Amino acid sequence: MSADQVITVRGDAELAARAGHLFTGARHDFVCAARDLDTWSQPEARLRIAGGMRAPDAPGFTVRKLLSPAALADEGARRHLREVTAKGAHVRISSAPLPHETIIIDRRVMILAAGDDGPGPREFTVTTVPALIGGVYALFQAAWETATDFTAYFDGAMPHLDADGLAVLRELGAGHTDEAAARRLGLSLRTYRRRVAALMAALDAGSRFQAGLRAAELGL
Amino acid sequence: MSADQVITVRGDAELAARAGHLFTGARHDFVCAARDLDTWSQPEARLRIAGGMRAPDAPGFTVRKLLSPAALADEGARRHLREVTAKGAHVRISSAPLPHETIIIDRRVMILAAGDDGPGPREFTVTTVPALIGGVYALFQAAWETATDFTAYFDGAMPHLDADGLAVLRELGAGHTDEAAARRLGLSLRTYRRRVAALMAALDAGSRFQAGLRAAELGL
DNA sequence: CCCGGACTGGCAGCTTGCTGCCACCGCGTT
DNA sequence: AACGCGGTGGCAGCAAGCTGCCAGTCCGGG
Repeated sequence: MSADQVITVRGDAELAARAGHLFTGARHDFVCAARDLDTWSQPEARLRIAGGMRAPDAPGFTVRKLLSPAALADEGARRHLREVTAKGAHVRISSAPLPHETIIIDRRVMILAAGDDGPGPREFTVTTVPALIGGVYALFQAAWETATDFTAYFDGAMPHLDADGLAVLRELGAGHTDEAAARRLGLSLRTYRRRVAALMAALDAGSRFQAGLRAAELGL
Repeated sequence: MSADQVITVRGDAELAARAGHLFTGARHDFVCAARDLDTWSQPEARLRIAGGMRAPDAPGFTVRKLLSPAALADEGARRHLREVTAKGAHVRISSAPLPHETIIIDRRVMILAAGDDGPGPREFTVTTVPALIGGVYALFQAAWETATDFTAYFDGAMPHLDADGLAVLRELGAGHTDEAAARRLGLSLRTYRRRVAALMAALDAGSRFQAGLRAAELGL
């Protein structure tokens, strides 16, 4: 048994001072799981760090960001995500809330931050213990595998799903026949089918089977 | 900044001696992510620990296990999983490999173990640092949310999917019409539809939409 | 008021999906 | 050979899904 190295720093400034070189020194991969992008309260610190990082599309270097749907709330965040994906970063959306932020650099350094609860400066926990990082990396992989890609999630069809679109989706998922579903929704058969057709167009699915597939992919 | 508490122990015996009370002291929840169940090389240590744990169905106590499909490889493991689910534990299957094992008890203690690489005794890393545990717990949640339930995964339909069942599934997913798909597979229309019907029965889906849904849930 | 647009419902007709029935084929058993 | 069995294909008929067309309704604007 032995004690090992875990340090905690308070506030962005101290993190940038103590761990900024870790960001700029990323060589192989950079993974990040967070609720949204408002993770650096001080934009200047964020810029200082980001400025020194390798480009996401550099050869042999991958950047992955796993975010919760909250990250898509405002247009600014969406634009930023489109920019980083254009630069080669991979962004996926997980349905889980992800209250804590996790960053792993080259599978050798891990930085964890609690959500912004409390008034004081945020606390960051930095560690290099391989066993910790390995375990967290495995969980990240598991969450990553099953998360949906940002572009699919966003450009796909998600945005334009109103309330009765979802109702139709539920009826379809319940396996009701069109006639039964139309009755349950108080619609005529004709209109219900119009809705279904619109839905399938939105999911650009050629068949109902495909529509079910896509719907499941995008989180029912 | 401050240094904090992370200790590593070697071998099951030392873990049981030093951390056994953590297992038996679990009061609120017990979560575990691992590749399979062969995680305790010494069955007696496992039994000693398990014997003292609270029953999974005790009020206010939840047990969750997240495993990779490898855990379903042999019949013994499947039987064991059926037993623990019957006792109230929740078991889900993630498509990710999960090379490392992670255990979190009451969101206060975390135990990480590397995969069984190397000849020596396994190393376990035990920590109580809240920030670390919070971050890992969030990732676990994310992976858990999107994993499929063990009973659905197993009792459902997964086992009985032969090669041409998958071929049919692919055709359906590609959105081809039955006629086109049958031609592509060199089958008659009648037989193709028989296959589809069998598939839908296996997925017990009443409609093709539902079948697509289930297929996506169970991993296309 | 009338007009245009968006949404809805009914009708009709077509395509597609689904299934029961029968016939055929290959195979191993009797 | 005869038989049963499982898988396959064709046919027919029904049910379900899909869409074009027209008519009615409900606005908001000219």
